Amino acid sequence: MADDLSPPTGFVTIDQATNRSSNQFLVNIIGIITDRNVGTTRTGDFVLTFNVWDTTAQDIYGLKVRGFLKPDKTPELCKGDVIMLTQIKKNSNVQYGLTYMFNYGVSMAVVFPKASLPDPKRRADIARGVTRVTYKTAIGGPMHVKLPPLSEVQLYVFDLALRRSETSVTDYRFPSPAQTHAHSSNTLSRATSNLPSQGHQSSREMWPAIHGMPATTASISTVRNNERTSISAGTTKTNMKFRLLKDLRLDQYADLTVEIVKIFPRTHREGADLYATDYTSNSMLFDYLSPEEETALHGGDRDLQDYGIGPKKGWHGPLGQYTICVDVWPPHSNALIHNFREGDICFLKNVKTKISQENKLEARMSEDYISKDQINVRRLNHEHELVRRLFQRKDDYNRQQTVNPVPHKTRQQKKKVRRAHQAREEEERRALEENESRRLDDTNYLPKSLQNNEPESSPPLKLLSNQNIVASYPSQQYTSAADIINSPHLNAPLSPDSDPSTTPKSLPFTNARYRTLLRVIDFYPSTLADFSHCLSDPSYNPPTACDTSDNDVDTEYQTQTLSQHGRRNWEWAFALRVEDALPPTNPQPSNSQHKPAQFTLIVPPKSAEFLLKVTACDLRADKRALAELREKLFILWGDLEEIKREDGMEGAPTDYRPKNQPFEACVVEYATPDAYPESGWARQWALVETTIK
DNA sequence: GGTTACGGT
Repeated sequence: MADDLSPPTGFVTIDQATNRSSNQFLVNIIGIITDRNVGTTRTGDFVLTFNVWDTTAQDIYGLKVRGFLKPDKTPELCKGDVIMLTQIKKNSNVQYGLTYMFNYGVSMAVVFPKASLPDPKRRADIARGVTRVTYKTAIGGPMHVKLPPLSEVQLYVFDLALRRSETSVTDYRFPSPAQTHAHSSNTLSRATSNLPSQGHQSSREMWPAIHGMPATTASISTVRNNERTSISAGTTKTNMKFRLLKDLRLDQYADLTVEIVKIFPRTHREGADLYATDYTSNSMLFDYLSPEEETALHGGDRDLQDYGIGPKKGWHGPLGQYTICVDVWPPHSNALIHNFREGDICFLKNVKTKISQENKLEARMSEDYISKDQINVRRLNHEHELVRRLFQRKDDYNRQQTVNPVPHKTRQQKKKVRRAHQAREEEERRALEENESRRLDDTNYLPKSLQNNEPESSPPLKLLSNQNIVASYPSQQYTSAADIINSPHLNAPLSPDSDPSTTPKSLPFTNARYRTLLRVIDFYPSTLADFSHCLSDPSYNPPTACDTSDNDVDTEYQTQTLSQHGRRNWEWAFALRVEDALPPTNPQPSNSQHKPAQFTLIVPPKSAEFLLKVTACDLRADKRALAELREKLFILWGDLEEIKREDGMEGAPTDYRPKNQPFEACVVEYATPDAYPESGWARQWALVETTIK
């Protein structure tokens, strides 16, 4: 930050002390006391805790410093005083968070009381050495550091106080000149007199020798009176392992403080997948994209996510590389599943970082190798320093999101998204052109009105299909029904290296998805009123062993839903006989009799609901619903049902071609284990992701 | 407190 003041030589900023030094690190800092507390330990010692602020601090309090001191060696500290601390040790600890320890005998503190600060107008005088910022030696051990010139420190102390008074924080006011004068006259002389020089050579004003010096004006009774909350004594366990996500590297053991985004208990074994963030970003983490970016990259194929490609559906965590996946094993997983919920703050002790199969940074929590029942998923008080900082980062993240919805994207990432978007548009354009030219190769399939037209005046293929019916994945090319049925993949070797002699000649089916253009020629069952079925109808939905158990929840639910919301107990069940509406890939001789390929297209309950946007119900009881269904299906199959109904036909009309348009459809190929004795599989096709607008 | 952590997909 350009506005930050530079501390004197040998000193670091609060920011540096917070972020850029490892545990056990000794630093020298100067800051304003923003908060102070004194408590007593079991042994009667004092535990002094205070926060020091400078212009680089992340919040209005700054860095926490703590010292265990004898009552007679505890200095008087007031909010607003400036303190110089040398050789304090970083001690990031789980229970108390990031703390710098003041160790008597090693560290030294020099206090510049707020009351002794000169009038703000006199800054130039301080710089010239005419006016001095007075100090009290508060406490110290043997001095290990060579101190910068006192004048430099004085100016810094003064500038810091000035900055604090200028900040939006309203807790700081310079003392009135009268106070300043009164204070400086008695402390200055005392601090600078009779003390041998240990200061910087060029310094005209000398630092006192600190060693063995008692606390000066500290009065125990004053300290006690100022005490607001009691801090219990505690052992200061060091936590060298605490890491932010941004600082994680591979194959490390680390302790994390995180917000829980999602807990997925495992289905086939004990354990859970935990998605967690601490609102810091690491480039090795999975990059969660916004829906807009997702569409640009993957063409809005949101259901790819069902197959584990792309982020999980309904992602509520932060966008960007802010979330780690932790593979949590028992016994930690049990604590996680039963005691924690999404949004909770959680302390994860001893996670091991590793690389996932997708080449992303993830972590793992295994059973403790010594105490098998130790649980390392723990709750953390929200007052905790680490939690407070996490919430601050969360606020920052949310604020950024409101200002700029995609703040985490680097220029390179944005470029990637843009390129993918362009590539997709190009692909769609090419697919369209290709289809068009294919279509023009064989005019047999064009409507009569278009047959002798010039190619330029032909409408794009899109217009040939029923515009009231849309199927997902518009960028995917069509595959003809003939090609779906005679898929080359049925004869493909299982792997490039498989031995042809042991490779089966053909597969009974493939798991595949297609986009195609079809025409409806018949439907089953032949009566529209039979398109829906009741789940409580045993002839449709025979009870299973599971359903008949006494305390079965599903049975209970079913009974309940049957009585309360009868409609929910019905589902669609019908199928369509369809034929190819695309020309064959290998052009037929123009005079040959070409019979379009046909297959039966099952419309599963969910697909039917998506297709019709009508909820299944008892169609014999609900005439309005039946009429609605008839109307919807007229859009799909034209006069097919009318003709069948009038003629009382069971099968497809033989001498009549129903008046309907080809429609685009997404089709999945799968198989059910039965039917053909040779293979044991019945190859089937079902309609998916196709809807009547 | 010890410097370790697999197992299943």
